[in-house]
Amino acid sequence: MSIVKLGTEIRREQIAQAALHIIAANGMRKLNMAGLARRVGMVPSGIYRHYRNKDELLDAVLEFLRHRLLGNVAAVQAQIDDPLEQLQELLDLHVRLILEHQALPRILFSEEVYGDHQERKGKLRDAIHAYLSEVADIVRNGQVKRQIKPELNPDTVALMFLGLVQPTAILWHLSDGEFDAAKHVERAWPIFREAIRVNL
Amino acid sequence: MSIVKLGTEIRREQIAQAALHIIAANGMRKLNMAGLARRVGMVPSGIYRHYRNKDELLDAVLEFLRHRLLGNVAAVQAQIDDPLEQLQELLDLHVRLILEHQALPRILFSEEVYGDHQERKGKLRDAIHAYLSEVADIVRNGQVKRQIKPELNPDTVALMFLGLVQPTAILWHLSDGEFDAAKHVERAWPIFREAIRVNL
DNA sequence: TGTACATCAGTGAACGCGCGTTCACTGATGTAC
DNA sequence: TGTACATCAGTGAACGCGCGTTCACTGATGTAC
Repeated sequence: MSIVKLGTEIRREQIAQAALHIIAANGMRKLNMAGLARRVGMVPSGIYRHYRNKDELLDAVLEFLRHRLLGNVAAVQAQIDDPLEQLQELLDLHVRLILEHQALPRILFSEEVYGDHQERKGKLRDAIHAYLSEVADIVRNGQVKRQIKPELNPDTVALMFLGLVQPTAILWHLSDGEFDAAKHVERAWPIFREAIRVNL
Repeated sequence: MSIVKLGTEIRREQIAQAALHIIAANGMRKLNMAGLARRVGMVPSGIYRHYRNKDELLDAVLEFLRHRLLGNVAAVQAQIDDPLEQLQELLDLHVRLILEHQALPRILFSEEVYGDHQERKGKLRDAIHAYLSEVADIVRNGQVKRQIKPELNPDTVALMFLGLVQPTAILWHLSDGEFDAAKHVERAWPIFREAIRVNL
């Protein structure tokens, strides 16, 4: 059998993607070097040509998610002007991100990721804080534009915003996709919107 | 050294409590039979006199949490009449439960618990559904009493209610207790209450 | 255009560690006489 | 009240499995001449 060789940038990308797929499909626990290697068509030790160890691989996966998460905020800010509509779209993107990459909640809620590694735990926390901070900025902007109640604490609103989608994600996850996450968020959003919007 | 012997009912309780403490302090990953045995003052194989295996032990821990969670709802329903106040108190109890047993989010969000075990995953899901169902009942009751907006879907409100505390728990957890969970919930609650309450 | 060589992606065998679990045993405890 | 015995909680050594990682190697690929 002829051996396929590819450049390491390509492989790094391939391996990270494969890791995400495995996590999405079977969870962090099933992410092992042997299965990962099989998925990209090589032998376990081959992975080590492209990542120093499993830790470095997890870092890459985490970075990818952080990038996607913050990318959503940037996209929304670039395409939409109205703060409330920005939030609505962001919520929608977030749900779709979860449905697409079931990996997101599985990684965020897994000790496997930060288990011992204090450093990575910090990274994860910073990523979430960065996301929340962006959402809080949108809220502040909405207050400046007199669309969102001025007396509300933007950080609190941002965290509540996250709360719209998070329990849904877990329930969806526990029910093996049976629970209709999109529908819940669709119903919850108007309630949330009316709660923060200035009364007309 | 003289060997201490205790009845198995006592030991089962001791071991389950020790497991909870370990999970709370160091997470699911650090819950192993050796450490657990050390904590209750015996040798690893000794555990097997009281639990058939680790699975049975995890079931016991899960059952304990389910009991505490549903117990909170029952307590609130027994002591308070007003539905909105019931929710407020329930929220408070929930936060305290998490602060006291950091184990709660760690278990709920851990694949370690249901990893392969489809049966236990179902149990966990049912426990959460049971909790949500009770909360939805409170909401319905509030609608009957004309305190909560009649057009709101009780299940949606129940899940949003859970969303008040859940992201907080994760942030608190990731920040090693630095993040002030109680304060966030204290701020978020009135916003949520005004969102579901009938306008005066 | 063809050849020699250096580079480095991929191999396969082996190691070591953590950890759940088994099993023959020991000896403390409660009970029957 | 004291003694013999059955019960069963606790012991300690050993096993086996999964899994991350190492290391000497092989041979495909791109490059210099």
